Amino acid sequence: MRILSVCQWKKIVTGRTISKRERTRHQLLSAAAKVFAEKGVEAGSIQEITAVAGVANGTFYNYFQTKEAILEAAAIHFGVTFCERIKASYAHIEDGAERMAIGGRQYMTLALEQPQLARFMLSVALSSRIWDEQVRPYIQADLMLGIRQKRFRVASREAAMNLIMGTNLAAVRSLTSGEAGRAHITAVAASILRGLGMEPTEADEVARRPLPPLPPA
Amino acid sequence: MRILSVCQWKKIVTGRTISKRERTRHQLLSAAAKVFAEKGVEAGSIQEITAVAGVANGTFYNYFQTKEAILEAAAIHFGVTFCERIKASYAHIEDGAERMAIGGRQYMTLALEQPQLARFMLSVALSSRIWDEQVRPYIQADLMLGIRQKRFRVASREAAMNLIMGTNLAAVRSLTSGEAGRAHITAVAASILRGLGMEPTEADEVARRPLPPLPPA
DNA sequence: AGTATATATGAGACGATTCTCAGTTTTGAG
DNA sequence: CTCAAAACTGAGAATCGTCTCATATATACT
Repeated sequence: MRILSVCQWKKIVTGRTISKRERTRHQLLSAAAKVFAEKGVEAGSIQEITAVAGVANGTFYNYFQTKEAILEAAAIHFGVTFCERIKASYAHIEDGAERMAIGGRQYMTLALEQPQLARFMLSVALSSRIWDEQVRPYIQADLMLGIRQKRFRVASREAAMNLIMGTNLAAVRSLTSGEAGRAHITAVAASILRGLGMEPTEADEVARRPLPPLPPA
Repeated sequence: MRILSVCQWKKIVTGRTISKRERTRHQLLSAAAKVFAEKGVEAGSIQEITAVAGVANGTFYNYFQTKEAILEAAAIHFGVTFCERIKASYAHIEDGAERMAIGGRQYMTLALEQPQLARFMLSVALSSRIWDEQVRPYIQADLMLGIRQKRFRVASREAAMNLIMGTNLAAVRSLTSGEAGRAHITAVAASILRGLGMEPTEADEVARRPLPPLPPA
């Protein structure tokens, strides 16, 4: 219809130009996360994703080959983006134990504030090898830092990683399903620190330190 | 063809008669677990389940309405059956801490010895509310026992449950994907006991006690 | 403004699966 | 042994999602 419109849509954010391609791709990823979180990965269809994204069905295939492809892309995108935001939020903290506690609490807080996004991450966390590979390094870095600082005392690093990731996942599950409230968050954070070898009193103190605000996405 | 057969198939096990209905239902559940474990919940079809079960396609609908229905039923069936076998295996153990460590190790051992079944449980553990409801009491009983016996010292029961279930799940994941070997099992069990408030040395000792054999299914 | 390139559209062909149902076989009790 | 009720069968109709492609529109460059 309108032929004269030129560059109407372009958005300049922090000085960066976002191409139409990037923008549509992001719409698809967001829609996928929403649909998968609401209906489950199984029941969510490409049709529905494109509908929620506000694009035509055929547009999907300009960006992704299959449902699995967009699932994986969305998992990585939101997982890594969220890790980066967390990392920025505690950039000024040197204590490995405190960083660990903050990371977990940010994730658990997401479960309360954006349950859909949290549920989406939950649905891929245990099944997607790639999600695990991408997210693990962020956590492992803090674990190693804490060990170096003698804040943690762990016999097996792999077991410690299972404890950290598994406990946080289970807690997020409890939080998104409404079984647990805000008080649960510090309790879980403290439990993890104790599991990593800290004294109960100290673990509690660290888990209660103020939670720095997350930078916007 | 054969008209004279009467009650040919009936099996008498431990004095109990299994009706044809029960039997077919169980064939379907087993087939479902196998198919879902091999192909994933998404790719597994009702057609394939009935083929593996050795029944006609239409028979499925005498027992379940949808794929979700059989998924849930299978999850509960195998989850609870496995819990009962574990419970029988440590019936003679009084120490809550040892029971907790055995339970976890049995589950992790399953990941090595029947990875398909373990992967199936994994795929439902975090997403099915009902699985959680059914399996949780078994674990909670040992947790409470350990607390009463002063073997554990936990600030929050809910956080402790998240720690136990989440860590075991994450460990099973590592084990089924081949990232970890047998040695991982005791390390994880010890980590959990430490997370529940036991001293490192004692946790280690308990996690190494002999694992009683599982009774056959 | 004009044009080449990139991107979006959506109707419809296609394939796969679900689900039904009329007919057949099996079961169990008398 | 007989028979009614229960369970099973499998062909095929109905449904649903995927994916393609010819066409339309938007963008970037000059």
